[in-house]
Amino acid sequence: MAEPAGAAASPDIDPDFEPQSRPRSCTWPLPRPEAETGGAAGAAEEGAGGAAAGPGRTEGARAGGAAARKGGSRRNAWGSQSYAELISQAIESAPEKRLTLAQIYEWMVRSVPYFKDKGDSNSSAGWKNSIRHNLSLHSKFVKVHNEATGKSSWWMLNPEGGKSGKAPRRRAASMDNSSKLAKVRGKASRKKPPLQSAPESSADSPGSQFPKWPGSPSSRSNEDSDVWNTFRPRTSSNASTISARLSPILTEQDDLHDEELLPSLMYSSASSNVPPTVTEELELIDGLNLMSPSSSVLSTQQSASSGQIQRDSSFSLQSSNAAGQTFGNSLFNPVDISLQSSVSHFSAPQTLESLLTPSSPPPRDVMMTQVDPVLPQTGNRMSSRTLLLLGGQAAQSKMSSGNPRGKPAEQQAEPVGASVLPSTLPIVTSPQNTASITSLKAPVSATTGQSVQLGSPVLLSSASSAPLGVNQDRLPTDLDIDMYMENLECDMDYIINSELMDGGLDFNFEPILPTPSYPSTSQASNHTWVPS
DNA sequence: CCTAATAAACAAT
DNA sequence: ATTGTTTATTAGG
Repeated sequence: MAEPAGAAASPDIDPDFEPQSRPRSCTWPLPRPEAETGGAAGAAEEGAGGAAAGPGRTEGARAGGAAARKGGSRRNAWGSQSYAELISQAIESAPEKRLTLAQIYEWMVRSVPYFKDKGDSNSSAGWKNSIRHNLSLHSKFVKVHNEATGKSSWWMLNPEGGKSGKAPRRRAASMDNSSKLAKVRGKASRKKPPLQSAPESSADSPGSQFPKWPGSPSSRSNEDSDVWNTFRPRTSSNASTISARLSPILTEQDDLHDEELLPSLMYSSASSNVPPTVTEELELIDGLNLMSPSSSVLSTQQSASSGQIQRDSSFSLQSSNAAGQTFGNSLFNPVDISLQSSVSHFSAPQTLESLLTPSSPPPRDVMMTQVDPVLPQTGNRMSSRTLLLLGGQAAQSKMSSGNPRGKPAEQQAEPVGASVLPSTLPIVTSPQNTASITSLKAPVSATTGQSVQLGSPVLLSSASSAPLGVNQDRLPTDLDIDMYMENLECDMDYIINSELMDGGLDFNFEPILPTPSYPSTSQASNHTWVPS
């Protein structure tokens, strides 16, 4: 209901769900109305009977008779698809490629006959638990913070991470050795958990302008810090690590950063026939360059290439999706558009993150991002984006002014679709802007500064203690991804900080800004894709 | 051994 | 109470 029916129409595709022919084949994204759902529904039941499954015996509903069926094509009562796959389908079905948990539920109920009747009845059906479980477990699903009122976060699929990679088994370490111990520890920690005494955590609410880190890492970071202090052994586990070296790191990076550098990732991965290593380096460079004043040069380069790549990006996405599961053909045009839009959406929430921890959004986007908030009278969409970008108070203020409604950004964001970006770009020129741009530097710097401060106090401190050089040393040695990560971020922050402190460089924007009224032009030229 | 489903314990909101 | 995370158990390949 809440759905802005705009493009959504309805995700109700109906995997015809038949005994063995996999629905995956192709039919999937077709706008299939609720045709045969009713008819098929009955068939699904089978052994499911007491799906609830009493606490003692887990096996209850499971395969049982179903599995035995026909060469084992269908493993679950609903078909051969795993929960993960179903979820993927659900997410992909969404025009924006993102769904909230509730929406996923909804999709399940609507699209998969088996769940049709099980939807609303009891909220805590086992399958919902499983859905959640899968969402959390698999790295192919990423959670992005939802700016809307108190909505649950968006779930979307990780373009890269999904392929086959499961959850980032961080430190799977000790299992073999002292499983008991591990268990004990786990239980102990869980039951006892007075830990996480983080003094600020609760108090920071006012400062929470930025949701520090919506996702997984935050929670973990604490633990990790502990780990660092404790110096977890876990040595033996990774023999391959050495050889793998970068790759695992990257992977981890993906997991943690993906939200921030999704775009860059997409570029690199998509565009490149380049060997992985190079790609990685590119990434790093990319991230670093961001900060360097010279970035403009590179940006040119990138923008040039990005033009091509952008196209490809769609492919990359698709391919990854395809790999992840079937999804298949489906409309090209819509896909393209939706992809773009999805990208834009990526940039929105992601940029927020990127603002916090400057990592590696594509330069042009950065520019836009940076410029965006400044633009006063851009219009609703802008404000919505701005809202996303700023997230929180500033956004609210803007909202109040620009959009008295105060309606959830969600709705605004939805319908906009592809049109958002183009409209956004060229606008830059405006009388006020000249003035505002002058002042632009100020707000931006402020933002950056804040980001530095708020971004990651812990990291900063660690950075101060263990500056750049160390990281390189440790990196290969210990291969601690987390460490690496942190250090990396530290680097960023450190650099920024220093730069800010030095005041030597007047930001990247300086060079570009000098001609206030024109930059728009330059930008426009930058975005090859704009004119379409 | 690995994957996946399922149940359940909890942290946050 | 919902949403997320995480651990454990179990079954199947």
